[in-house]
Amino acid sequence: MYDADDATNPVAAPQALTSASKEKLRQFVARIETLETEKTELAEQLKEVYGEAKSLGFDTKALRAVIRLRKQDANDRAEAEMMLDLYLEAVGEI
Amino acid sequence: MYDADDATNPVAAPQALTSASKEKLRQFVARIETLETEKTELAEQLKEVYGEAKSLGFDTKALRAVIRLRKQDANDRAEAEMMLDLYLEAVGEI
Amino acid sequence: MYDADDATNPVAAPQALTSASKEKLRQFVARIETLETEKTELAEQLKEVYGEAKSLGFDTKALRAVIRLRKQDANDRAEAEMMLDLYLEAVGEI
Amino acid sequence: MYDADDATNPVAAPQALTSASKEKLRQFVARIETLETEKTELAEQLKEVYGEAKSLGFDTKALRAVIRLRKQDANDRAEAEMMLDLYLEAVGEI
DNA sequence: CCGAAACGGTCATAAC
DNA sequence: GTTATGACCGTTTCGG
Repeated sequence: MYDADDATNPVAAPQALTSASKEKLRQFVARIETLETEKTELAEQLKEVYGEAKSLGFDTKALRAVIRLRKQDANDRAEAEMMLDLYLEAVGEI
Repeated sequence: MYDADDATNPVAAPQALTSASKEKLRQFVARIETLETEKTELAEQLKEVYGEAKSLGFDTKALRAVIRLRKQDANDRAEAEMMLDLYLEAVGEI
Repeated sequence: MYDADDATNPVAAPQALTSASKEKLRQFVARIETLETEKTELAEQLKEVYGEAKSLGFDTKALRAVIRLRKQDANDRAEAEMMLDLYLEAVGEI
Repeated sequence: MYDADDATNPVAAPQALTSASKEKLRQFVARIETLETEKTELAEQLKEVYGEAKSLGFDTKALRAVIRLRKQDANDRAEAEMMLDLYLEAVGEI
């Protein structure tokens, strides 16, 4: 079902990559790993903030609910915007 | 944005929150939302990088596999390092 | 790291299952597959309904938007309920 | 793509929707929501079955693997069947 | 066909 | 520790 060049096996047939391609690939890997590292750090900082709030006596469950509610409000507004666009498009305004 | 009687404020017994507490709470919400915004932006940048790689003809599935394997290798190496430290400590080398 | 009984290898060591366990397992598999079959059938029926609407000249994009909006409204109401419960609990009403 | 005056497009320009179209639209929404409700219920029942299996000591990860493998086998058999039919037809046996 | 968006599954984390 | 909740990833599907 799979042959040697199967994309799920990135090790296969490395000779098919030119030097330039290999260099480009290395750069992509580096960029991705940098971004992922930063994302992981942000996740850790978020945990710290919640921990700090908890240590000061705030109810993290309620705090998370506030964050969730505000995010959902933003989503609702975006959804309303989409519906408006859809409607305008339907009546030929776009 | 929220006052003490605001029913949308789920934090316990609003009247029990001092002005200082309310201000602190607002700061926590702001910090959390800032961090989450940055995290979302990083996620979008990651999508863009993968998109750029794809547009240059790279197989993103393979690329993701590479990233995954390298992360796992890093974990494995960290784990091996921990085991080594543990053993060294056990034999009094640390 | 993995031994023969490792849970990630469900084929390993079948002799570890008693007859009763094996029978119970077969029943679970049967129940799950029945439910998944029904779920797949519902998905197909949904596709048919959208197709029928489209064939009658309805804009499926708008139709999907309506469905999504109504679902989100329901979610919003559920979320508001949760916030109310959280608030009531906070002020000691529960 | 859509002409605002196109009477055959029930979505465009809501005022252009006849009573019959509106009623039809309501029926589509109702049918879709019913099907989605049933689909959600099946998903919940599946969760319950896995939970019950887990409570009886079965490894749900292994159980899921069994389900996945059996589904794949079914797909493979169906595919083989299709190939066989194709070949039989090609040699005039059907 | 491609790109985007919905879906389901899996995993990590948090509440109980 | 166990269930419940949410994030993430991969897959599929739909519209262009």
